[in-house]
Amino acid sequence: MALEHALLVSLSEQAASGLDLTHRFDKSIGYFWTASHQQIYRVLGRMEGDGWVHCEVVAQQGRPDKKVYAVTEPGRLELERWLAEPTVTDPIRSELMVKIRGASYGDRAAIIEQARESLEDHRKRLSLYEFLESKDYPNPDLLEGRELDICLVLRGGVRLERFWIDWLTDYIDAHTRTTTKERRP
Amino acid sequence: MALEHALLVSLSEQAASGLDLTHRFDKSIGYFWTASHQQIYRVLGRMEGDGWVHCEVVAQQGRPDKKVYAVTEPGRLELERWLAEPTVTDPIRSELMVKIRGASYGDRAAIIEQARESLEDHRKRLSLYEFLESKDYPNPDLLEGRELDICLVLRGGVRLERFWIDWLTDYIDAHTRTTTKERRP
DNA sequence: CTCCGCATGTAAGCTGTTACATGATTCA
DNA sequence: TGAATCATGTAACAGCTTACATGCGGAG
Repeated sequence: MALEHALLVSLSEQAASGLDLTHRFDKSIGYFWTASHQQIYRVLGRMEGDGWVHCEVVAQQGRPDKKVYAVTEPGRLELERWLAEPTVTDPIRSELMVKIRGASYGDRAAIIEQARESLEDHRKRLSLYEFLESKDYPNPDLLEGRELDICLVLRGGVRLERFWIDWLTDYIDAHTRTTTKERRP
Repeated sequence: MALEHALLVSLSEQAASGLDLTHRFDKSIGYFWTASHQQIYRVLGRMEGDGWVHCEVVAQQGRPDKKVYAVTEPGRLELERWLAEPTVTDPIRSELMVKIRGASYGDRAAIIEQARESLEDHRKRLSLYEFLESKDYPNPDLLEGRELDICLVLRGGVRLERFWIDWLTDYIDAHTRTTTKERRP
């Protein structure tokens, strides 16, 4: 794919401008897909050319005009087609993991420090996600359909952050243990 | 970064040809970084141009010659420099998650089926990783340094697969529950 | 008066994917 | 004979990042 279909999903939920979409990608749909504003604008342009979305210029008071995009019938059909298409498992890319694997070719202490920073980052995200979960979905058992989907994706975000926190804690502990052993022979 | 540094890590462990590296990226270092052979050859060429690696043509019997690459001193320094550099948290990209979020705009049953296939895929990988873990690192508490690093990265792979398995099981269950409710009103 | 947010974009470049290509050897 | 493995690559394209650009209005 790429971004096109993520935008179609987001615009199906609610028509939006490029900047609106950028903000949405900083949260919600952004738990599992990221995009910069430049890329969003470019792709929106292409999608308009393909007739997947239609754009309306909306004047605002005290602010620049904005172009509000909505999904067209061809866009809806394209989304439907894509959703039914088989999905290949996404490749994983973690720079930190590569660094950790190569730690013995450089300054290990610096890499452990990077792991600590990453841990902090993941803890902050977890807090945010847990806050959103308790605020928006206090009774997940009662949900169905679209709301259930969105809640489950958020829960996926929570679990993924927990994975990182658990693993990074383990990593730091394992190397602290080693260091302690070396210091008390 | 990108691939350059992953190749420097892999070549630091052991000098190798393009194809050797491709095989390594299908496992071990490939748990958290993937690359196709085409890209590896191209990047190796660039790295040679930059003087980070040095290549020696090795003749073989009954097989084509191969170009064995090894890290040079400038390459080693570059790796060291990169390892000490701060790391930004890698963005996550999951096509399946986007599809799940958009499931209500298409055929939900088809998407649940894709989730089932993905679950199978992750179960297979988990089996492989667990096998490698028990084979290569039966006593993780005794490890130190480079071996410990490599073992911990593998354990990260195990945990990441478990995350996917747990979450996908939850997702499928939640929607099966919903369907059952609807069928028995 | 400076910085921040709103709102849109362009241009250059890097990274990665897909498809194609060659030629030898080994195995069923 | 056909397929797979070894071994290397080219070419075209798609996707994404980084840096730059503009202009208005509001807050401090």
